[in-house]
Amino acid sequence: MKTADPELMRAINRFHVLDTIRRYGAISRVEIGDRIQLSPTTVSAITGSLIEDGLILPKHEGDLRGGNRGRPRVMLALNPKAARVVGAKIAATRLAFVVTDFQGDVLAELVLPLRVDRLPLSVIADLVEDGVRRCVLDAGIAMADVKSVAVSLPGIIEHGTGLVRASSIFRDADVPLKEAVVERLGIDVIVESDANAITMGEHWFGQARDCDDFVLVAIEDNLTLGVMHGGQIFRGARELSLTLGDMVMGADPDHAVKLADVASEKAIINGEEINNPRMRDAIRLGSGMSHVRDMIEAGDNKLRVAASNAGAALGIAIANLVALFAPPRVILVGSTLTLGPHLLDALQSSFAKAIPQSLREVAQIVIENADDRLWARGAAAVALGELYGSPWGTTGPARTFNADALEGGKSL
Amino acid sequence: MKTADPELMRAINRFHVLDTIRRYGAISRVEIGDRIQLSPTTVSAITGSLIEDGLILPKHEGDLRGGNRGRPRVMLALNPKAARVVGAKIAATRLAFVVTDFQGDVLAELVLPLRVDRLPLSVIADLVEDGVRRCVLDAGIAMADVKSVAVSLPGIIEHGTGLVRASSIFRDADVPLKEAVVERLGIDVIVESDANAITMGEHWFGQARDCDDFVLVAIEDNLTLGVMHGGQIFRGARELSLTLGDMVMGADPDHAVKLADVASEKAIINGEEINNPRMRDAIRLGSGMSHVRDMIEAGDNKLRVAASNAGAALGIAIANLVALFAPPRVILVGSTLTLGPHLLDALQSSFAKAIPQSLREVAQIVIENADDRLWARGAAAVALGELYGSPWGTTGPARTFNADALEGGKSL
DNA sequence: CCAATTAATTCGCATCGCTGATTAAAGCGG
DNA sequence: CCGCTTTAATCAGCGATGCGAATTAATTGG
Repeated sequence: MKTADPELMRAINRFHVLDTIRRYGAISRVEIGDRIQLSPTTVSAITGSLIEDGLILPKHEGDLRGGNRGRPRVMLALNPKAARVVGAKIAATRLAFVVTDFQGDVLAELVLPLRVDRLPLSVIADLVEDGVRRCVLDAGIAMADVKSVAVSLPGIIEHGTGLVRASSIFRDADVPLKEAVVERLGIDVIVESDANAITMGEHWFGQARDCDDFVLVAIEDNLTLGVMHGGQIFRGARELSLTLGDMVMGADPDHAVKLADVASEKAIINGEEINNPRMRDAIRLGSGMSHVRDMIEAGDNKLRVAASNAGAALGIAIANLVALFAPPRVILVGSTLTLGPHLLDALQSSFAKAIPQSLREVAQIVIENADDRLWARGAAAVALGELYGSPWGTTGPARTFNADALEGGKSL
Repeated sequence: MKTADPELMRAINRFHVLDTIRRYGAISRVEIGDRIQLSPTTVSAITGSLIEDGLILPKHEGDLRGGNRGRPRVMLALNPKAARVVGAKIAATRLAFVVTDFQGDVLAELVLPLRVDRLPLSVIADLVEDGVRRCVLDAGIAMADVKSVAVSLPGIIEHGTGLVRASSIFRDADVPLKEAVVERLGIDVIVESDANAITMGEHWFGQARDCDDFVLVAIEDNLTLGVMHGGQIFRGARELSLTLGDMVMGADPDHAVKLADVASEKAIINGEEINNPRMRDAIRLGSGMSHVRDMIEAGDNKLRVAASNAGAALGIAIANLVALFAPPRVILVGSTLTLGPHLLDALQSSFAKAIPQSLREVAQIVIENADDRLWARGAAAVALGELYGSPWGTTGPARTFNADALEGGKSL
């Protein structure tokens, strides 16, 4: 139980000030006070301490203020050099890295087009190490300057322990990825689901900068889900990340299919690559979906139907998410979206059919064309988010205590 | 933005103290301090103020303490008379009311076995008024003693405004139920989804007293969903409640069915009552499911299959919930559970098939045989919860601001 | 150059929680 | 029976926090 003392109070206000500076860029003390309802006195005290700690800097340029009389406002901005972090994305066909400064601005990026799925942990961890070191070098800084590394990958991840419980990247379950990367890099490592990473990315840099509550659906090899609620990543039991590909579509267990069996890229391609070397190459290069799009546009009916079916299933799944979470916004990202209308037309019409009348106006659906950079930058945002350290339990996991205390009621 | 000042600090600690006294009944000051990591001084100050406000009372009996030497602990308990609230449940076949004291102990209860669905708002509001007034009278108190009334019903409810956006109880959409009841009773009224009400009920009185994170599935005429996250009800956009019956089962929009079309009580009965007057009576009396159970046990194969299909669909839906929310616990409640194994066997086996391996151990599934009283008491807990007033935004809704601030990205 | 205006800081105050000392209320032992 | 020990609860004083009022700073306008 977090007890509220003056220290916590300060931590909360300090976080809000820092977060406001991050969100609104160069901003004056008065405006911070207006935005978060804090007296000028307190804002001054907190910004003073932030400057002293080197987290923010006064900027004397660009003094835009309400009137233009009176003493000019001193603008404050994050000190880019306050910290550097690395964000990494592990996808089936590539590894992407970015080094960012404290603002999340990219100092260096690197994409390694390698097919890494099903490789053993040690090899993947080695590749991550190489990528991180290379990218850090490219950024012109030393490893010692890097505060932490966030690694994101598809699947079900235990945030705190950095355990990968299930992922298409690994053959095995319960892979201790965090441990392996820490061992190689010797700095703080955060392992996070790719959906949660890009959810943070959208919140910090993308379609959801204005929005503390939304659901994000990542449509790639895997179908994953990120939920932002009140500005915090929603986490399940034991800080598990959420998953969408495991959603079972169908009322009858004997004829039901998983969403991933209909709407993942593998499902759309459905073995097509076996007899089609160009497709095989495209997949290997990570451009499978644009090749599929080209083939559809060249008249391939089988793929057209597959894409349409995937879209239809996704539309239903998204309608279900709207019923279950009632989010003000749903963001779609992922390489599958390069199929464009071949996927989206069916998605939209099936969403419209599946969504109940009363929820039709609730959620705004937005499509983001996220590139590797945004994914990796999202991972960096995860790392930065922990540095910023929101006080009321960075991102609260779902917990159960005294499990023995159950009374009555049967348990399955 | 909630600014953190000493007042908020005190409010937080005060809430924790009060909540601890509520949870653990008669408890001494030292033990409160131990539990919530607060110094004895602070606990004394806060409990002093709570006593002064008449919210709690010192009890000199039952002084069980660690050792039995030294000054005995003075136990503190809620002052039952600090407030009274009414909780009401509107279900298709009955209205249930309870009057509770500040502890949530039931002072009076009333069940009106009336078929109320599809009645106009004014009639239902009148019935609620009558029930509340009657029940308050039975409790031996006056309406003026009642601090607030919480009315729960199935469907999609906007918590703040008390607007019923969709419910099987009302023919129309967007029914201003809160307004209608306020007008009649002239006191604070809260309208809440029945699932959220019983979710609070389980958290306060039932299977989830030890657990701040769980998902509850209410299986009755409607299928509704309550999510407790970090001790708070999870709310969607505009404080909407969540729904499960609208979940679409199936990957193909042309052949998909809503969960409610397979697993609601109406779906199980599936017109059976038309030719069966005893069934019709049982439904009217609200004991439709026990009659169905009897008929199944008497050899009715059609109903057996229907129940089994409902269970199978529910098993899938629950597996989906576990994938999407990763909750440590899932609680099942609702009258449909009286079907017992005829429903649960299929539910369990289809859940087992649908749940991915990596999530198998995540959620504990618990069945609660909730009676009308617990539902209504849950509503009362909603009302009490607002009185206790947790400070950091009683139960946070999902919000979106500056919707115009979107850049790039297409919108469907 | 001075008044007006706006920004930022300083000062003094009230509130809060905490540590350490003090008082209160019981049991234990001679 | 009375004093010692033990534990609970409160009191006094301290440091931290946020806030309002007054003060200082920096700029514009006349």
